[in-house]
Amino acid sequence: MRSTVPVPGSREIARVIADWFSRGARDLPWRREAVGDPGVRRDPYRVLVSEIMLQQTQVSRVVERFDPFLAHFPTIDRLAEADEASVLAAWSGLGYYRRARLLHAAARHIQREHDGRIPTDPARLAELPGVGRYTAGAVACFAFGASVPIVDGNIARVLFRVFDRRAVQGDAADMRWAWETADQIVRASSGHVPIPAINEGLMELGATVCVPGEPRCSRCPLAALCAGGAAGTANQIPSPRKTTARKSVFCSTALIMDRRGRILLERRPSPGMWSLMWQAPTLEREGVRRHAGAARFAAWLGVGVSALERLARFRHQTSHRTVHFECWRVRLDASQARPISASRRWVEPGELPGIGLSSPQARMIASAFSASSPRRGSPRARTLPR
DNA sequence: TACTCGTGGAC
DNA sequence: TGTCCAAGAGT
Repeated sequence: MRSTVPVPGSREIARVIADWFSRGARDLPWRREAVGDPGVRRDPYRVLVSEIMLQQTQVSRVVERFDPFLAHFPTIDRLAEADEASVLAAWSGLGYYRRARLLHAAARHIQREHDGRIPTDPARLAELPGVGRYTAGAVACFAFGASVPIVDGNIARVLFRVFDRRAVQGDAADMRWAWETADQIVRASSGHVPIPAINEGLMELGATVCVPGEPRCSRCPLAALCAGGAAGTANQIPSPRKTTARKSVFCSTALIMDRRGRILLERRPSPGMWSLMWQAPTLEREGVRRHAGAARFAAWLGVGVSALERLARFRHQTSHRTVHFECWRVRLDASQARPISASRRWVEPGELPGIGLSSPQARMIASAFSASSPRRGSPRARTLPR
């Protein structure tokens, strides 16, 4: 049951934030460029794509990838009509590739159910694949000016600290409290303070001032209102969530080129990590402590051990795994065609930009092409450059 | 409810 | 060099 009593100081918080935001808006990143500019509404498609891209991803990463993605898929219709493979390719390196598939599905849903127009109603938005309460609210608010609350990690942290709530990172009850509090701030301010400026302002404050770790309270417009700042607890809020150990995975990857300079690639299974992305043929071992030996790897590939040359080892961290890569060059002659199977295909270098590759695979495959004419006497790489 | 899904940068 | 960190949606 929702409380009908406004949080004390809700409207004051909103007023201070919106004022702070409107004064600083010119210096803010592209994402927020038009907010606070009365009458200017951003293209809903751009807002939708940017908000999906920004899920769990820092603004600086998205800035590099946003324009190229929109150049490939300039409209919702173009995105809906594209192959899923090309959408994954445009998402390469951004991680959480399910977002790309769900965005593609959302575009098709919009074309089918909404005549190609992004719905304005948060409830309709939340029906789109990959769009939850946060993203639905962000699109409704930033594209259409809706007076709805939104809570992302930044906003939750600001609210926890301002109200000195000793929250735990990612805790469900604490996030419910944050949504409730944001809702009360919006209700208390509706008609008094522009809601998009409150939402953008809270996000921006969390990203630049009320940062994780040590907040910059001396620069904070809310300092006089902040219970966590007054209590000296702000830097400990939220407390870290208990961590679960990362699993180790050992991957042996074969870089196999043919005489025409093509490379042999295969598609990863779905579901799972990097699902449906392409990779150089990779033997993956989980629940073990080391890579497959050369003999085992050669047998798995269907080549002789003498065809293998070890190039490099490196580690790659994901949210739930530490992936240890061991990278091999494999010399294939006519009598050893077994690595070529129905699930694998030769890929021209020029095709690579249109292929969805994970970050570590892109790294290894790039090294295969840069090392295809090694200088004589140069030392063998032990790790691969990023 | 608790787990899965990437990445690059901060420290 | 290694460890930690962010915290949205789907299952």
